[in-house]
Amino acid sequence: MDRETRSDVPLGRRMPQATTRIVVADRNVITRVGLRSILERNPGFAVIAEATSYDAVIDAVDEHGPDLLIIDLDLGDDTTRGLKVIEEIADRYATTKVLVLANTLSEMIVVEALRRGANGYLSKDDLKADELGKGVKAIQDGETVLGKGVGNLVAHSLGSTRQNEHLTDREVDVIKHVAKGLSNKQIASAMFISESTIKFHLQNASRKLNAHRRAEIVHRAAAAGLI
Amino acid sequence: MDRETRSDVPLGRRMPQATTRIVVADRNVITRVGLRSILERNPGFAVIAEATSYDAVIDAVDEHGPDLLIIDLDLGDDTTRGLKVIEEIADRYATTKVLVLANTLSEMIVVEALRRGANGYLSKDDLKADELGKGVKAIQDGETVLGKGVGNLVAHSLGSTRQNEHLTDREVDVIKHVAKGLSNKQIASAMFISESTIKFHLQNASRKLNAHRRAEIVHRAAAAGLI
DNA sequence: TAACGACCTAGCCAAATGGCTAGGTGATAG
DNA sequence: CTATCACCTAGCCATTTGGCTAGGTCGTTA
Repeated sequence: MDRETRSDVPLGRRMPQATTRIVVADRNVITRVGLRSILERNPGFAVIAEATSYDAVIDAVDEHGPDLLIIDLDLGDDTTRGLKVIEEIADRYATTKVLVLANTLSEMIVVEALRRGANGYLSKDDLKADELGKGVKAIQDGETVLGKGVGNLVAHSLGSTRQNEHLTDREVDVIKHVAKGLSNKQIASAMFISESTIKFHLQNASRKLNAHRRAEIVHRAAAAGLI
Repeated sequence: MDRETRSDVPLGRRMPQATTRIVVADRNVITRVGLRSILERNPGFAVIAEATSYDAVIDAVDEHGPDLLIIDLDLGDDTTRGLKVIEEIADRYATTKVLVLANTLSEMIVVEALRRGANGYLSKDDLKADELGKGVKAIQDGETVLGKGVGNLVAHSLGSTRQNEHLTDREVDVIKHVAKGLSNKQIASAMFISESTIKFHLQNASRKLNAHRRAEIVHRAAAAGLI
């Protein structure tokens, strides 16, 4: 594996102007190209691989053992898969830092990502060009980087007593149907379970999302990228 | 104005390898840099200005009179403002083509954008790097470019008998409150109007969005970037 | 001036929802 | 082996909702 090989490079040659080897993961070409351009304005950074799917991220990290993975968690239909990927990489590669770059900020996702080992979390929209380089350097120095607005979310989460409850697969299924405007009865038919069960799942989802109306459940779940 | 000046350039020097002068408008730095990189791989394209707000777009077009404006309609809080900007530019600058680049596809927005004079509509997510250049060339040749999935939306809209009905400001206000999980009574209090009126607006919004439940209204409005 | 669109209000009724208690199963992890 | 979690079901009741008809004002546009 590359990482072993790199360890053999004399420290003296790596320390002063060591190149930060970066893997970028995002479905969107424009974003990948943009990130590469912005990063490579800094001679210390090199984007050595790009990935557009969860599997490709794992492969790229396995192959290159980069210093940093910059990843958008939304790389496929199953958004929660992104969190698992972070966890896997954090577990298996202690020297590979992870910087999450998100389109939308969701308290649950942010907190989960950091809990599972992400070293930074930035919002694409609020990002300024120079902040990215600074953030990467800070992460390389061992800091945890939270973008504008992200800090508040985390603080809010710490302040709240409740656990970070995540929606179960079934709850998400039900919510998707609700978003399509189906009644509980119709959802029950579609899912081959009783109307009571639909209400049960929605009650649980309400509690977890701190919503009290199905319209709010749908809105929050959508905002969190869950549906 | 620059455009008049450019008209004086001898045709013979412009025709064979004429430079397409482009203005890029998007709130997101990463996207702007990415677009610039991708476009400038083609020597015939030059990004001469970037804009990050509706006003800046108008200013940039006024100042540079570009051949093409590549714009994300979501440049501020008021999404419908983007449609007005397209209309204004199409009206005032016949030689400036407009290519819309969207994050999310909404039938209403797509159809409205094209109706008001956009020459192309592409989805950022589905875009391949080479498609952008091809699209720009096609637009310069007078074609209308619709990205993957966009064509279907337009066809669907043409097939449907109903007009493209847009939500009124008031309807959008009500929907925003619904998304927060408020009951009609609560919304009525918040907006200082009667509960009947809330129901009235929601009924109208239902019809326009072809939704029958408030959860669906919220979901569709959110998907269309209206809230 | 007449027509139109956006906005506002009222009342009716069946259906759907939210909020609750009180059970059950099967799989998996400690 | 027991606890936990995801999942499933039932019933009750007040409140909310969707869908409808039938009015009204105000400002702009034809």
